[in-house]
Amino acid sequence: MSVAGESPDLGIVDALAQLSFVLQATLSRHAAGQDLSIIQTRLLGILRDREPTMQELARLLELDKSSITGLVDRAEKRGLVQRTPSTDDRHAIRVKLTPLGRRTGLVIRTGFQADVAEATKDLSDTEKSDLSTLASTVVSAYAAKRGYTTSTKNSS
Amino acid sequence: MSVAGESPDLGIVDALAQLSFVLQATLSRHAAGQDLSIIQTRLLGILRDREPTMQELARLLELDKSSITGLVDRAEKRGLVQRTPSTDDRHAIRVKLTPLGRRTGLVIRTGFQADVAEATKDLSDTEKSDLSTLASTVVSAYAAKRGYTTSTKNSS
DNA sequence: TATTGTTATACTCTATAACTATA
DNA sequence: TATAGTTATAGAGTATAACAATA
Repeated sequence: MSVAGESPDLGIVDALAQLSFVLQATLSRHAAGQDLSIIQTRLLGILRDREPTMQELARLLELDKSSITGLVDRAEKRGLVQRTPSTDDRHAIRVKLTPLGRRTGLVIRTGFQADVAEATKDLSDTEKSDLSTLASTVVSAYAAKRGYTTSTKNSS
Repeated sequence: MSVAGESPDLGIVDALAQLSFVLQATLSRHAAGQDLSIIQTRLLGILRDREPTMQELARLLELDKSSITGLVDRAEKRGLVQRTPSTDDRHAIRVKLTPLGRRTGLVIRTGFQADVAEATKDLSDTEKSDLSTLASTVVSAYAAKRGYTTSTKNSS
């Protein structure tokens, strides 16, 4: 209890499911503004602080390696990412952002942030903090259950 | 503050974005268990308490009407939904669940619920309630901003 | 042989444009 | 003409299976 206003209380399951849909729709809108899909946007987000191999990308995105080939092909064709031969493993390939890819990811991320700020502007600072912490806790619980890396920062 | 444990605090933006990704991944896994996609699962969820026209489905799912044609085609071919002529408008078509569609949606929903319960099991009742309420509040804020119907119950 | 990545193929999902049929 | 829906087409995204190359 104790929270702002008059929102209809669905149970926690419906509330979280709906929340995930509106957040995805929001992200999708900002991605579309850069003519990108959500999965391409996630790719840019993952590469923000990493230069993974194709194999590692497959694990991070939970996709088949053949899907990664296509994904990276299309991103590379648009100049957003670059394949570079791995110095150590000669049959591994590392993927990294180009400056354009970094800028594009930032634009999407910034727009998304603004929308989240707008959607949470009627919450008190305490409520925002609680929401943030509770969301992180749930994410960590999922991460613990499965093999996730929590450090992913998957937004954009 | 004041919440369970030791989760790393990303800001609210990253926390919500990550939450939406893990929830979508969870839903996707349960949908895949029934050999369905997320969008097919959303279709089943929307039809749980409605018999919309194709046009209304396009609005509810925010997709082009031609996309709805294909979506409903594939669902109908699998026996999950049924097209019925609208009694009043003779060129409108209503879509409704078949018993199989209803059962399939329920299986996915139940599995998803179990996962959410598992992921929130370390939260106190108050924390669960707060999370639910805060999530609903954010969803309502989005709904108010755009033209959404909050009553969608979009999970499964 | 085992691992990394690509290719070939097939299917789902999506939008745009053109079409039919009802109103 | 305007509205509801379908069809044709094109492209992104995805998985499976088969392949090449490195280890």
